[in-house]
Amino acid sequence: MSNAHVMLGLLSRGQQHGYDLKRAHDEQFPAARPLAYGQVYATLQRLEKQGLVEPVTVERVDGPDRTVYALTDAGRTELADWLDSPEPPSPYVSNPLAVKVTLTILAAGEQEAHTYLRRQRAAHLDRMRDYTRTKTEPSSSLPQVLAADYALAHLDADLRWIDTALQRVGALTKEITS
Amino acid sequence: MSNAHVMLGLLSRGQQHGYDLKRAHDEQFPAARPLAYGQVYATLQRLEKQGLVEPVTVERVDGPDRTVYALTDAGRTELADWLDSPEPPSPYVSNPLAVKVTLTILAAGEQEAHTYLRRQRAAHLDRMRDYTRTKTEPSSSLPQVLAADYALAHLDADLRWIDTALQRVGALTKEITS
DNA sequence: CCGGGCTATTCATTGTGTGAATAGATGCGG
DNA sequence: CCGCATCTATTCACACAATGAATAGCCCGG
Repeated sequence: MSNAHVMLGLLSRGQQHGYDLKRAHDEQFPAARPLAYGQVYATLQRLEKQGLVEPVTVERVDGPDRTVYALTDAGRTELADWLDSPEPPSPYVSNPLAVKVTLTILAAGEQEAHTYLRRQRAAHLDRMRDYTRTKTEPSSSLPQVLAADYALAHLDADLRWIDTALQRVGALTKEITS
Repeated sequence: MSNAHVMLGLLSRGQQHGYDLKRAHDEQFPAARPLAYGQVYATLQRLEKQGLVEPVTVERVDGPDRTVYALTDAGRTELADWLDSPEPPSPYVSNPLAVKVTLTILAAGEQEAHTYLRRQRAAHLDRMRDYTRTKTEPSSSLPQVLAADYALAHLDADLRWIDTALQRVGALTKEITS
């Protein structure tokens, strides 16, 4: 799920230039990190080199030049393939909470690991309150509500993991320090 | 949660050289992506430039030179601060599923978005079966079981989100294509 | 004594991400 | 009508992240 694929998807609506792509992205995905200009043009160049997009015209309307890009046939195929397939499972489970617990045990000991988990638990509960609030605000758009739903579901998953981890810090300490 | 912090944490056990750090990492975090050598040495150089680690000796035992690094006081402070604080909430919600649903609606239409979500649902269920199996295998170590717990919790969170999204594809289509 | 495998590091390259700089055009206040 | 902010559009310089291959010393077996 790279910016490159997202930009291919946005280009499927019709040819666009970099600046428009940035705005379309930020408007379409208000909960996501805004695309930086540097990335837009760098990605367009990579996509062109790969033959997935091509410049079609250079316009000059009400300001500086704009280079308009369109999908190539290869780009349309690539996009269709990507949209068709479920996100490939990452072969590695990256669990930042577990990493930090492990390092806390190594650097500071079992007690501190307990403390860390409880503090992280409280921080998550705070964040969940925030998201629940934005969900119920009438001004929220459907994409924003869905983003909040997603964040809440994953914070809850973290909470459940934290609870099981809290019960096993002792065993984990033994296994790590052996 | 960067590799830099993880390496600081591993160095808290005592001075080490790059090669050892790589092996300690891969051993301590078997479920994580293995550290590439290129990253180890590049990160050590960045950390040295920031004054968080320093080379203490250059040994030559049974092979090529090895440069041994240790935490500086600043490094110990940085590590303690990082371990002390809960992971800072990212201001942006990155939801790859929502991105793909949105782009599918744009590029292919509402029906295809439905299909995508159902296919993603099935793929998640498959993965959950895999993790459940590795959880119950007697050969699994505690870190591996905890990694599987984490993955299962988050796959389940995705499933719940997919179900609410399935009910709202229609409304989402109206909002997006307007 | 030589080559395959282990230890340890370096290098080249590509991709990702940020922030600032540049530059033309419009609009608006004085 | 001059100057200056603001919007549009792109480029640049830089740091960080990640991969894969290359290098090089040493040990051990045949």
